[in-house]
Amino acid sequence: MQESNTRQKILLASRMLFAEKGFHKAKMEEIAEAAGVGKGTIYDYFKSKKELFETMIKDIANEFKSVFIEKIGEERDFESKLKKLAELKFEINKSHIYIESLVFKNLSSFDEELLEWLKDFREKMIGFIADIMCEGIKGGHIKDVNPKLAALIYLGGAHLLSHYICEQEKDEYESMKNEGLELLHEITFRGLGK
Amino acid sequence: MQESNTRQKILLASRMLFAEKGFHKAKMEEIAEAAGVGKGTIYDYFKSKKELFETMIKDIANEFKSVFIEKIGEERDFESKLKKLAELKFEINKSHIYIESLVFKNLSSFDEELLEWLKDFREKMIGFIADIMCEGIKGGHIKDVNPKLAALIYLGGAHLLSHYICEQEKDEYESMKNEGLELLHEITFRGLGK
Amino acid sequence: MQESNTRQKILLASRMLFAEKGFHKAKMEEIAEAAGVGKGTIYDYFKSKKELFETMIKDIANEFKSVFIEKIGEERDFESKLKKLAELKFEINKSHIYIESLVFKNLSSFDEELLEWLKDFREKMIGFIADIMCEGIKGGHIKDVNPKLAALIYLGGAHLLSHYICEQEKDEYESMKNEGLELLHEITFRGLGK
Amino acid sequence: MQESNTRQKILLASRMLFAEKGFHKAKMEEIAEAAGVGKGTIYDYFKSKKELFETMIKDIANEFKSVFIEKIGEERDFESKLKKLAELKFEINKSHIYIESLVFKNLSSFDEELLEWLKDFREKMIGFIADIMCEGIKGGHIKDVNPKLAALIYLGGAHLLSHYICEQEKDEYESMKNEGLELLHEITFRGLGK
DNA sequence: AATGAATGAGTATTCATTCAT
DNA sequence: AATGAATGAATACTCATTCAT
Repeated sequence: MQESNTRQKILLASRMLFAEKGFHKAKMEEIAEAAGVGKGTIYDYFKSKKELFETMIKDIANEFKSVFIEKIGEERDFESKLKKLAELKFEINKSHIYIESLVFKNLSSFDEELLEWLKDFREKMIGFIADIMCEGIKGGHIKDVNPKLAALIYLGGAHLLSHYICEQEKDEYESMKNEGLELLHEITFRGLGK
Repeated sequence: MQESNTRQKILLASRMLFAEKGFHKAKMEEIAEAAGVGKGTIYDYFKSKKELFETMIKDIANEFKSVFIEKIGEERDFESKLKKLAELKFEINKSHIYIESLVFKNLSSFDEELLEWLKDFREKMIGFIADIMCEGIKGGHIKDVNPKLAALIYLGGAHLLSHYICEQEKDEYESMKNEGLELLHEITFRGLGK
Repeated sequence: MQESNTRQKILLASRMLFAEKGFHKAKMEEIAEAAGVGKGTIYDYFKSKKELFETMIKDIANEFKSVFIEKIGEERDFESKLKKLAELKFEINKSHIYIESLVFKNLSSFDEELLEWLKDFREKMIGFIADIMCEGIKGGHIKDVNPKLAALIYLGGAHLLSHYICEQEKDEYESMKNEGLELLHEITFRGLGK
Repeated sequence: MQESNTRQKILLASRMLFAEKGFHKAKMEEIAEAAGVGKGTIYDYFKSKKELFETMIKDIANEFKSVFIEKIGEERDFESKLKKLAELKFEINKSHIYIESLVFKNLSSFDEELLEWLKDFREKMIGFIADIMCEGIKGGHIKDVNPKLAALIYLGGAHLLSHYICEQEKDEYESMKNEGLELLHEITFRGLGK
């Protein structure tokens, strides 16, 4: 019934260490130690480091899914659901173990210096877009909103949209792109408009 | 005048290989071969694999910045600028060498299987949100738009917003979060509203 | 109880190989093979090649010290002690693992040819000094002893004396040098005198 | 007639660098730089690093030989010659480029820490022998001399003697050893005796 | 079921040497 | 005669994985 206590300890320890150090820098020995088991024991439950990592990722993803569906399911109407969704995004990001940072954050593989540089770079790019928003506000094209927040929302929308559509098949790409861009701009300009 | 041809060859080859295989799987020997130079030559120009990687990242980032600023600078009015911005996002993603995939794409470190699973997972999450959009359309709360595209735009906006705000200092966090969520919803509901 | 058998095997194998080939020419792989362990195992016991080397040197030095103190401690009177000391010097040199040859013998880094040349050179220098001894014997200044052996004893005394004193502080140097030279000559001329 | 100026510059630079850093740590590039020539130029004069090293060693040895023979040749009588010899030993050691330190001093390959440890170790061994000398003085067996200096002279004599004899053929060894030890002790006890 | 000592394949890096100019 | 950019063989070291206990 207890779904092997040892297995769970290993999974939990690996989640912490992979999150903190990334796939390559997290050592099996450390994970074993953090889980309070011997190195060999991990291999009684998982075939390899990769399998451990993948199992952990899928576990987290499924947990998230459950929480998402449950929490959003509790909301009755359309608007509340979307609002709940955005709020959950904040909670998940705050929790520091959302999947992206686990799959992708081999951040820690690199120097603080590079990370700092990249953060700084992103800050400048966002500032650049915020400036455009300012222009829109001054020019009377849009309402007087916080330009940086508007920039983030717009950029995030454009980013996920393009990222997703770029993965589509060649023949669907063009039409999806046009439709997507049109919708993005409609939403943005009507949404921000006076 | 030519800013060291060899250095550029190495940088270009490393860009290709790091993009294709990620930091850890790209071997110095391969990079040297791809650049058409000897292994040791790389070390005449870069102190270490890390330095090579960082230099390449920063180079790309700066190239992007130049393109962004130039292309968007060519546009005259506010709306055109934002539209150009979204289009550039598509071009960059298409080009497969945008920074995120370079810093984070230790994707290739993992099995196709996991990547597929994650893609599938994301697809389901987006489908889940698209379903909410459908509800909104059927319920007459929003216009009859492509629900998946709307889901992507909303989710992307929520994601970058929360991601950015979660990195802020504790005392700024709460007010930014509230202001951000409010703006996100105002844009979304007005933008999508009939 | 057994002070890690593996560690001892590694230490012993490294002693053999460092003695035979010097620090640089002795390869970790060879040492591992000679010790009958895997390459990685050495690193479970020693942080680096340097640490292995240093540990080995200190071990040998301490063994020597023990033997010296024990053997000489067994002798009762002053003369026997000094005589024992000189005998031990022979045994140690015969054993081929005395520290000097381990720390300094990067001999093996070089061609037999250079070594031969240097040996030959030294032979000539000793012959040169032996000739001076011959002169002393013929001139009736000293007893009729083996001139080469006398040369070796004198030269060795002069060498260690100067070597040691040259390492002293500037202000002690002059007086030590004078006292040392005077003593050396008093011993030599009285010791060799008729 | 000028025996190639470039060749001499290289030889001089290599002497400095090999003396300072030892064979392995002295880099050809540094030597070239110190000599004020290009890396490739060294190879116009010397076939390899080893050949450069060997040439340099032999040059120094021959210089020494010349100085030795000349200076000692200037002295007229037996005693003065030996005294001059010991003095030259000091000068040579002081000059820091005597052959031993060049062939053997891969000292610099190792940590200051090990060198310090070995120096300390030697100091203790010499102290140990000096204590025996003290015993001899107190017991009235020898004159009241500086015990440490006496220890150095005795130990040096024993060292070179044993070192040299240990290199001899097996059948000569025993008789040389006995004769050598007897002479060493006769010199020492008569030389130090009251 | 659990362990951890032992393993060795795999890789970044160094530096003596070459050779086109 | 002189150069120094380019080379690649050689090697210390890491860490996921195994297996005897």
